[in-house]
Amino acid sequence: MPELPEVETIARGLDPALRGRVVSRIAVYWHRTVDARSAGLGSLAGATIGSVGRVGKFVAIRFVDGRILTVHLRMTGRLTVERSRKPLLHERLAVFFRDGARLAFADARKFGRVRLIGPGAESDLGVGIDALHAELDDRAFAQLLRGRRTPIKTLLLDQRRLAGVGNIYANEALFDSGIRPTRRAGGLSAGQRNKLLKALRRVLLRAIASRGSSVDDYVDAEGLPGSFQKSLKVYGRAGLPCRRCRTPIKRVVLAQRGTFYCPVCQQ
DNA sequence: ATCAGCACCTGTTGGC
DNA sequence: TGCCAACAGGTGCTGA
Repeated sequence: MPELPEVETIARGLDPALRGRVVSRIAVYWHRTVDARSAGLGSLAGATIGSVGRVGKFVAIRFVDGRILTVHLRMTGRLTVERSRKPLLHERLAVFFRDGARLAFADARKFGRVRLIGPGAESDLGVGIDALHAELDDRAFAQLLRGRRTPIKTLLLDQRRLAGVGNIYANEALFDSGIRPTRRAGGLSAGQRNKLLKALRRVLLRAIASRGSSVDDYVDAEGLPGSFQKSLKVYGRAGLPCRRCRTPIKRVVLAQRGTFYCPVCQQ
């Protein structure tokens, strides 16, 4: 599923396409797609979109009245603007606009969720500090890791603490900083922490510049794939030679997620 | 606090 | 060719 760079790319694509559009109605084709805690979607009829942004891995569609329609794409969600009336394969929900276009949410695995929240209610989403937020400096990162015995990769994936990092970029940032994913988060040296934070920022920003990684399903708001998958150094490369030292990349399972690392470059 | 296991779902891939 | 198990950019819950 989309991680921070993919969600950022989708939001940047949707923003100019949706600004100023007025909702006519919402159609729900798979009821569980709507989060049980969501405000009633019918109340959006007549509302005008102000902008589209990102909160962690949520796409945040902000209305001029302050309400926010959040969309989490989980593993296979796609969010695109469609002009033709023909429903997409696996379309689960659609926001129709007065001009006849619609925002279509398609999701093969039905894991994705849509939720309408009130003005200023971003904190209801329960996500921690954004991985690209300026406030996440060495000091804040050290605070996040201090005393934690959980593997560093597991901590990087914990959205309640650090928002936006998913499996691909956690693996890549750990390779770039030469840290083994199983290392205890609280046991990293100051130098390793700083290297990791820098690597995390660098890999996320470079992935955004490449419009994300398309390993399988991901497409942006225009339906186009990203290209960062060509730059991946460990993710999905089990058994293939390390791009730095040629040692075969190892795959282990950590917190039920495929975890890839070079047993030589990462200690 | 942490973690294994499972649940949610469908589609694709790789081994036999 | 066919079958079946493993696996998938995520998260939330339960129970140990």
